[in-house]
Amino acid sequence: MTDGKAHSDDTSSRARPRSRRTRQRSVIQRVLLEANRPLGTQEILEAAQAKAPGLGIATVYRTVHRMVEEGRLVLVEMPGEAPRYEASGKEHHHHFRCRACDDVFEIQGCPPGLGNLAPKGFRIEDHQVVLYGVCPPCTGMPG
Amino acid sequence: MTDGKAHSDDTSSRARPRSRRTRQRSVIQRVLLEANRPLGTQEILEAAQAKAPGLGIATVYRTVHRMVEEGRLVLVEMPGEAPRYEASGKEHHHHFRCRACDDVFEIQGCPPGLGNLAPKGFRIEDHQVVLYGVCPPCTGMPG
DNA sequence: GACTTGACGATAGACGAATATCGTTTATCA
DNA sequence: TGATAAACGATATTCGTCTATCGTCAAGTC
Repeated sequence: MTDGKAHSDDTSSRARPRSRRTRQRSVIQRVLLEANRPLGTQEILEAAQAKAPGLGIATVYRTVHRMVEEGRLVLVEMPGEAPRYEASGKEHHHHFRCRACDDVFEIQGCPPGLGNLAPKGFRIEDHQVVLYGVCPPCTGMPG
Repeated sequence: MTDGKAHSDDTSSRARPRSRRTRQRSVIQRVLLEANRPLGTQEILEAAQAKAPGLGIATVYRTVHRMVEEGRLVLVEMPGEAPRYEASGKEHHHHFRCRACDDVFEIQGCPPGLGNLAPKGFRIEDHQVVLYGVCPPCTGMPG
């Protein structure tokens, strides 16, 4: 060991402070994990404030970043819009964005033949499909 | 008419000044129409400056907006990135983004079955497919 | 219950993209 | 060729998002 930093234990060079279980953090996590659609920071803030009045935007960012680092949350980016976040661990899926209410929904399934779209020479590693339209509530339909 | 603005002629409520053919505008238009891929404002600026030294970023924005209004340019938005612009009038297509050089390419064709992806109740009006990977030049292949 | 320090809320600041402003240049046309 | 105003370049300002700071609060621990 060339570095004399003693009594620091774990594998990484910088130990992370042990995290505490706070009311704010629990609420934000619950909001995100119970929503079955990606939420933006403002949506998260409002939903969380309903259960924890006074909760601030900084805490939303702090918690979201932490959850992304922990692998419990996934960044969802829609063209031309601010980032959203959704629970990780779900099956491969895509998203539908309602032009009436601006909400984003998960869409199960994946169109076949995506790998054949690009001309020869392009190496496809990943893809993203976004559907636009109107969601059931906004069309007045039940579900 | 309650507003007494007289002698204004055309159909719209506000007449647009007749446009002039300037060197800067020509260069920007040529850059955009000759590129067979969407360009961002910074890309446009650099390419245009090569043919018109001193050209400023404000002129890029001015010209791009004008061309979009005129219908000659289409806004192309990739998730989490600044807007790009491409010539309008092309066939329906999608885009491929190279993770090595960050360029965006047009991809002809469209995966079938997109309309069936969304569950019952969702009205699909539009869609967007983005492929990610490595483009031929960046893989070292000829093309 | 008291101590330690991670987490909090409020808010100022940073940041990149886009717009507005303004004095100068120049395309257009009589 | 001279008059007019569209367009220009430079740059200050705005805007939305995100980060940094800091004094206070409270979770975890003994």
